[in-house]
Amino acid sequence: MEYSEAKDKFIKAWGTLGSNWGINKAMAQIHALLLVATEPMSAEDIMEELQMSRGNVNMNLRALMDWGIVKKEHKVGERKEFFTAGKDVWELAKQVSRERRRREIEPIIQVLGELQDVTGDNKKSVAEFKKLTSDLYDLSSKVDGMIEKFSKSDQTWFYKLLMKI
Amino acid sequence: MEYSEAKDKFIKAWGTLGSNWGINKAMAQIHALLLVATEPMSAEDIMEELQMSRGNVNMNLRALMDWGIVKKEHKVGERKEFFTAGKDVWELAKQVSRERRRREIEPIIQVLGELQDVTGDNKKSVAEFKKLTSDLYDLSSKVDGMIEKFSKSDQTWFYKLLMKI
DNA sequence: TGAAACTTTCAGAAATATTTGAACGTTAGA
DNA sequence: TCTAACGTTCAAATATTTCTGAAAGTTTCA
Repeated sequence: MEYSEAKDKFIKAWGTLGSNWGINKAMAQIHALLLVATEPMSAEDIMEELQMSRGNVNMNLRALMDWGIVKKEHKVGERKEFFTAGKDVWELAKQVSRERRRREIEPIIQVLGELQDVTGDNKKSVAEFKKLTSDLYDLSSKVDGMIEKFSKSDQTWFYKLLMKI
Repeated sequence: MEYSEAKDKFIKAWGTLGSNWGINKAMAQIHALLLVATEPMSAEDIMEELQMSRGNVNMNLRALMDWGIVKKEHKVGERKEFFTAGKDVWELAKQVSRERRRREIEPIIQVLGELQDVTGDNKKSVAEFKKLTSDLYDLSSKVDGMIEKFSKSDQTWFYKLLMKI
C-alpha cells in the first residue's frame, strides 16, 4: 500500500475508533495525524491536512493537551505554536488509562459508595439493592486499582504480567 | 437514603456512565432498572417507570439482548414478554469485555494489520509509520489477548491475578 | 376466522453534539 | 505606540443521534 493511502486509512480508522470510545472524530484524527507526523505541526498545517476550521482545530488541540497526549512546542525564530504527539505507544496507553480512570471510573465509584446506606420498608428490595451496588462497588474498586497500577508501571512489569496470564 | 431515591440515583448514574462509554442513556437506564428490579419486567412496566416511548424501549431492549446482558422471559399464562438482567456482576463484566473486544479492539487490530505492508519514497516517513503501527499492533494484540483471557476466566483467577499485582 | 393483545418498524420530530467562521484578544517587534 | 501575525472564543449553522407515536405485523385463542 502507498504511504499516503496508508496514512489516510490510519487517520480515518483512528477517527472511527475514537467515536466508539466517546472521543470525537476531529480530536481522534488530529491525534492520529500528529502521531504519524515526522515534524511538529502548526494549527495551520492541521487545518490544511484535515480540512477543518481554525476553531475546531484549536478546540480539539486543547482537549488533546488536556488529556496529556499532545504537547505544544515553540520553534526558535517562529511566532507560531507547533504541536506534537508522543510516539511512545506504551506511554500513550498509560496516559489514556490514567485519564479514563479519573474521568469515568472514579465518578461511578463515588456514586456507588453513596448508595451504600440505603434504607426502606421493602426488605427484599433493599437487600438486593445493597448486594448489587456493593458488588459493583467492589468490582469497580478492583478494576480501578488495577488500572492505577498499570498506569504507573513500566513495560517490563506488563510483560511479566502477561507471562503469568 | 430512602430506597426509591437511591434507586433513581443509581439509574441516573448508570445512564450518565453509559453516555461516557458510547452507550446511549436510554439503554443504560433500562439496564440499570432491570438490574435493580426484583421481578422480571414487561416493556410496559419499563415505559412507565422510565417515561419512555414504546419504540424506544423496544429498540433498546433489543440492543441489550444483543450485548447479551438482558434476557427475555415468558411467564406461564401470560402473553406478554418479560425481561431480566443477570444479577451476577462478575458475569456482567465478562460479557461487556467480551463484546467490547469484539466490537472495538478486533476492528482496529484488523486495520493495523493491513497497514503493515506500506511502501513509499520517503524512507523516513515510511519507517516511522511502520514503527508506529506495528507498536500499536503489538500492544493492541496483547491487550486483546488479556481481555480474551479475562472474559473466559472465573473469579478465582481474577483474584489470584490481583494478588500478584 | 376474527379480533384482542401484544411486538416491531420507521418516518419525522426533538435533542445533542460538532463544526464553522468571523469578531475579539494577545504578543512581539518595528 | 502601532500593527501584523497569530491564538481564542462563541453564536449560529450543520450534522448526528436519539426518541416518539402511529401504523403495520404477529401471535394466541375464542
